[in-house]
Parts: sequence; structure tokens; C-alpha cells
Amino acid sequence: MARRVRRPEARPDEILDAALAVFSETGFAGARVEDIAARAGLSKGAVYLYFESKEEMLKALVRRLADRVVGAAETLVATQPQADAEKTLRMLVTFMATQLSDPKVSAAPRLVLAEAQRFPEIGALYRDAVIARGRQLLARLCDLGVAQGTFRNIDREILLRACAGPLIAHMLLSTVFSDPAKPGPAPEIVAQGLTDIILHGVLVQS
Amino acid sequence: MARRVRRPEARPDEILDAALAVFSETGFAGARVEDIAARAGLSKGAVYLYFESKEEMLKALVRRLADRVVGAAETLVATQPQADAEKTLRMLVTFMATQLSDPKVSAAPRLVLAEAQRFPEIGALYRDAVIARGRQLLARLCDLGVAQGTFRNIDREILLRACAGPLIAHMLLSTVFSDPAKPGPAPEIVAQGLTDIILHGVLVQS
DNA sequence: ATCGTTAATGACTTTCTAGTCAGTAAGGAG
DNA sequence: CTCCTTACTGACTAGAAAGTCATTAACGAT
Repeated sequence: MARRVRRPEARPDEILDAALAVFSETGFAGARVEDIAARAGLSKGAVYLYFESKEEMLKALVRRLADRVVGAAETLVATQPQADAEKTLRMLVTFMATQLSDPKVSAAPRLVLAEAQRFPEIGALYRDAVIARGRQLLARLCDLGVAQGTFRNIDREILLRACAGPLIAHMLLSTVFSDPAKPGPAPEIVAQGLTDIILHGVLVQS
Repeated sequence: MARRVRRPEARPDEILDAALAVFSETGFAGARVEDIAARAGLSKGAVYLYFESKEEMLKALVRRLADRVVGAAETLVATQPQADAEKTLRMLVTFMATQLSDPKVSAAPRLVLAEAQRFPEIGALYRDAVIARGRQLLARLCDLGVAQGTFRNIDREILLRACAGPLIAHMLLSTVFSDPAKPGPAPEIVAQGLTDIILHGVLVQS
């Protein structure tokens, strides 16, 4: 029998780490609680000391992950010393593209995408904790750019789609739809190219 | 006992229609074969006369759905009489935004997004049958624009992300992440705004 | 009408896993 | 050392659902 260690404080985080790993490999429904427990170095029973149910684990996990990336993006924007909207937008897109190229980071949003349909609560949680904040971040940035006279005054809902969409597409193309034969372009190249299009558009003369 | 009707030719399609409905409500794992059968007006056993297994149904479904939208987009581009790249791109984005605003149409890509992680075969199928074709469609359109002198010569991988991404974002925001309190902007408005940004960018003076 | 073939049924078996709980080891207090 | 509390175990239960198959109804041909 395996040695049993007592350290209850660290358990919930350890379990959620394991859960993220297993969930993103097999999906929520395909994940076995016993596998999560094993990966966290525990027995199945112990998991139920910390979480009511498997579904409760999923919610706790998404809650924990929700603000990681958006929080980082917010501080990135907040700590921009000179408030140059164009430069800040460029930096923001680059940061997000780089982050989302890391499978460990993108595991969270991918999990949410996969399960939000089946668990509306997850979708609502993500909408309020992540999307709403991203929307506001962009809105403020847009206001700044307009005030500086460098940005056109664009509808915020459209801007959100135009900025976040390519990042999502990149994430999907470099994970679930990736062709193992030929790897996609490097994150820096993508970030560079995307900001270029978002800022200047596809047409010449701009 | 219910009346039994014999019409084997129509069955596979009817079953797949039912499967799409049930899968997009509850996800693949949550769907019960018996529910799919019931919705198709059959018993569970009959389903297994037409499909080897539940997973085989999913693959057949994705295979059937794969080219619907992309095929339509291809003919749309092909039947553009005057080969004006800008106008064609505008029309293409508008068409896709409108299509993907319809939950019945977007059910297919949403299902693929949700299940591609767990079933790599699904991801590969979609990559080859849908994404590759979209990539080529855009590449040709881009070449045309460059030849006409209206488009800048942009990396195709970047262009794919810049065009498809906002559409995916729109689809997600108007389905899984939609706020029932306030509906998002109408598809025509979104299409109009997105083409505007893709063509001219966010900056002024373009 | 009868018979053979095929479409379809639904009860059954099998498998799998979420969640439970009686019991066990570790550590601390006295 | 002894007892008590607490973290943990793992065998067990209960339920659900995939896939099977012996049986039955419908149809077409003779």
C-alpha cells in the first residue's frame, strides 16, 4: 500500500491541476474521477472529501482559471507607461497570441469551448468573468485611440470580434486542427501579421 | 405498439438529422442512442442496422456536414461574374456571418469544436474537408486582389486567421456565450463592420 | 393465400463509473 | 503509551447506457 501523506491545505489545487490535465485529454464526460485522483496522488474517495461531485470540480476549475489570462492582459495594459493606443493594442495582441500558443494556457479556453454547450453555467461564468472584461478592456483602449485621433470610432461589439477572433482561430489551428506534418507559423509572426491587418487592413494605400 | 413503416433508403439521413439535434443539445457523450432513435422515429436496435456504433454515427455526421457551408461559399465565389476581389471578399464574409448566425447551421462547427479534442479523427477530417478548402479559397481571392493591385500581399496563414477568426468569434458570442438579457448585433451589421475592419483596419487615414 | 426475405423491435446482457462508507493509518495531546 | 481526531483508502453499490439478438411484422413474388 502506498504511503499516505497528510497535507490537506494543498489538496484542492493539486486536484484541480490533475483535473485540467485529464479533462483536456478526454473531455469532461470521458474523464474518470479515479484517473484524476491517481494523477493527484490520491484515491478516488479523497477527491470527494474536497469536491461535492465531478461537475462541481469542473465549475471550480473554470472559476480558478477564468481570470488568469485576462488578468494578465489587464495588468499589461494598465502598466503601459506612455498611453499610446496603437502600441498598446499591438502589445496586447502579441501577448495574447503568444500565451494562447502554449497548450497549457489554451487548455482552459478549449475546455470551456467544449463543455459550455452542455453546461450553460460554465458558459455564463466565462462570459461574465472573462469575455465581459475583455470587452471592457478593448472599449477603453478604443476610447483612448479615438481621443488621440489615431483610431476610427468603431462599434465595440465588432472590435471585440475582430480582435479576439483571430486569436481564437490561431489557437484552434495550432491545437485541435493542427497538421502534425507541417507546423503553423511562429506566434511572433502571427502576432505581427494580425496586428498589421487589424490596424491597417487588407487593402493597399493605408 | 407503434406502427412500423419500411423505408430503408431514407433512414441514414433521418438518423443523422436526429443525431445532429441530440448531439448539439447534450454533446456526444451525453447523447443517448435511444433518444436519437426516438427522434428519428425508430427503436434503438434499428439504428444499429445502419451504423456500427455511436462513434461511427458522429464521424458519418461530420462527413456529411463538412462541405455544406464551404461548398456554398465556393460556389458563391465561383459565380461572382465580375472578378472584383474586394467586392467578393465583402460578399464572402457577409455570407458566412449570416450563415453562422443561424443556430442550425452553426450546430455543425460547434459540434466539431467540442469533440475534436476527444476524437482526433474528427479534427483531421474537418481540417482536410473544410479548413483546407477555406484556406485555398482565400488564397485564390488574395492572389486576385494582389493581381488587381487592390490587396496587399499578405501571408495566407495570417489572412485565414484574420478572416475566419472574427466569424468564429461571432458564432460563439451569439450562441454559447450569448447573454439572454441583451441580444448581440444583427448579422448584417456584424458582417458590414467586420469587412470594414478587415479591409481598412482600425487606424484612420486609410 | 403462402412463403421467404428484410426492416424493425425491445428485452436483455454487459460494461463502466459516479458516488458511498466502513474501516485504517498518521499524528498530536495528555 | 493511549486515546482521539482527522485525512485517507478501496471495496462496494447503484444506475445508466452501449451494443446484441431472438422474435415479429410488413412486403413482394409466385
